[in-house]
Amino acid sequence: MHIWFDMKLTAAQLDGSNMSVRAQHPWPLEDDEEASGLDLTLDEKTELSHFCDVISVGAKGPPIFTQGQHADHVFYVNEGIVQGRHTIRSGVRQSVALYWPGDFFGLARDGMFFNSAEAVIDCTLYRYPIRKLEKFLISRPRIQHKFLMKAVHDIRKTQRQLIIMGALDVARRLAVFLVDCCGHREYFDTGTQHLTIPISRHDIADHIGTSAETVTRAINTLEKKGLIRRETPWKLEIKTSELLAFSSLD
Amino acid sequence: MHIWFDMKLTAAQLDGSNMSVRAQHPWPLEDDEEASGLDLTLDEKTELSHFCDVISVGAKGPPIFTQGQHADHVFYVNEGIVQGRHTIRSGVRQSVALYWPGDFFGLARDGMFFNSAEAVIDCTLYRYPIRKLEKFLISRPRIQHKFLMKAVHDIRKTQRQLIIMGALDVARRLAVFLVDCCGHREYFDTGTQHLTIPISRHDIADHIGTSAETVTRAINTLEKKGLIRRETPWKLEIKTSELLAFSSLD
DNA sequence: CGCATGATTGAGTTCATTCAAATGGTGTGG
DNA sequence: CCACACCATTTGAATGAACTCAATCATGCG
Repeated sequence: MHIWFDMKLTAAQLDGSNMSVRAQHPWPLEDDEEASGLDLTLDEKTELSHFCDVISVGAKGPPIFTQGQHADHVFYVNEGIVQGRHTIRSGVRQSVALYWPGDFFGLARDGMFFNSAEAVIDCTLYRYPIRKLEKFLISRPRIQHKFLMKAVHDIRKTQRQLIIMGALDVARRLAVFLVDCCGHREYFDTGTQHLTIPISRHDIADHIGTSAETVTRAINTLEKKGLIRRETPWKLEIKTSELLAFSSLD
Repeated sequence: MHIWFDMKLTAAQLDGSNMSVRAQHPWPLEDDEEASGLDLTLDEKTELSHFCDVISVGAKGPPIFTQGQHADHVFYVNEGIVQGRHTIRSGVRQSVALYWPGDFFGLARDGMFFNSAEAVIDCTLYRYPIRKLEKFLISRPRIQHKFLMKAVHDIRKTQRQLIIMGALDVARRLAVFLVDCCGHREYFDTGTQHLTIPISRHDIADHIGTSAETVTRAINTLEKKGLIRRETPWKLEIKTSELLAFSSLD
């Protein structure tokens, strides 16, 4: 299915840089997108693919972009997970979003990126020149409308994260995160109910606004409650619905 | 300037209901909008005004809408302040946004409002039937593009709130809130540096994710540091730039 | 097999919460 | 005009959740 991209990853590693670029690659012409908002037709995807680059980013490497940097592209996650982060003056880092396949990212303010973006696992991304995309959208009102709906969807998603941060304790926040992970087939086996946690304790901590140690303790808490079972540090058996109930999020 | 709306408030109070409606009122044809994203031309405002209602909502009354309720309108704040709130299963309430004049609100998911909205002070709002607005936007790509930009702006605003909640302690969160208030001339006198806090301790607490008592204590903290001076519980003298520096937010 | 990295555990501390009580301001009715 | 009642704000004290720093334990890689 995505074999083509595996080749790209290899290429990226070969040339030693963290980010490799190829121009003019088509959107993967399947329609397996999550119900995450932007559901384009095949034709629309093809049209869009005419002016996007495909890039590969390794997890360990430098950020995809850094807050304050000049913003001339918008990114789309094809494979992998990207974390949007913001660093405040005191040096404290806060994750503002986790971008899964199907998500767009690269918000700008006054032509500069508002956040940094880092691949938390190896990724393949599509990259759109923002000017071209804007012109295209104005010439295709119905597609633009889908982007508007997607943006509204993203507001809601960010608000949801805000609710999670403001109203739940760490164990519940972790529960929500784990359930969210279970929504991604790449990491969750519906049959065995086994989840492979895709990101490190530290990245989870960033995401749910706590420290890596506290994440570990919260995992203990959930395990003691019988909501999860730890096989290895990254393999968990999950009771999805009990976890969701415990989180007390709607 | 907004005298016309003062009459409306009176009307609302007279008929005893909390929300009064009048159809077909024009957008106030000034161009004093904040740099909050959607900056329409006079012509565009006039076009939009052709299908909006004007409603008045009192601070003490029932919510403007409730989460889960059928969503067929989008709202625009003309005057006043509205708080978007979400209640989770445990009953805990979390504010997701404070809407000031110039802001849109009324996000829906599957045709239902995702949050509740309550006027925290008396408000006048414009109300747009969502279907008509959507059709209109598709027929006016450039206006739709402004709405898209506005939505992107709102994502950023929500992310900013997320950063505030995740990375700052209560005193700093309060500092940010106070500085934000100072951005609104209705409540802040630039000459005397006097701010009239427009909303209650409890609503502030909701907004910055803490309790009313803790808000009071945080005010004490800021006063001891010499960043603000309390004249009455609602009148503060503010050292804007010092406060902003203290908050350590960018 | 040993090192490096990440995960886990422990102990002490800090920050914010909760519950209870006191104070202050506002508006109403006498 | 005053007194009272009501509501919001403020203060106090005890509790608890999560953080930090340090040490120990796995896991994977050379």
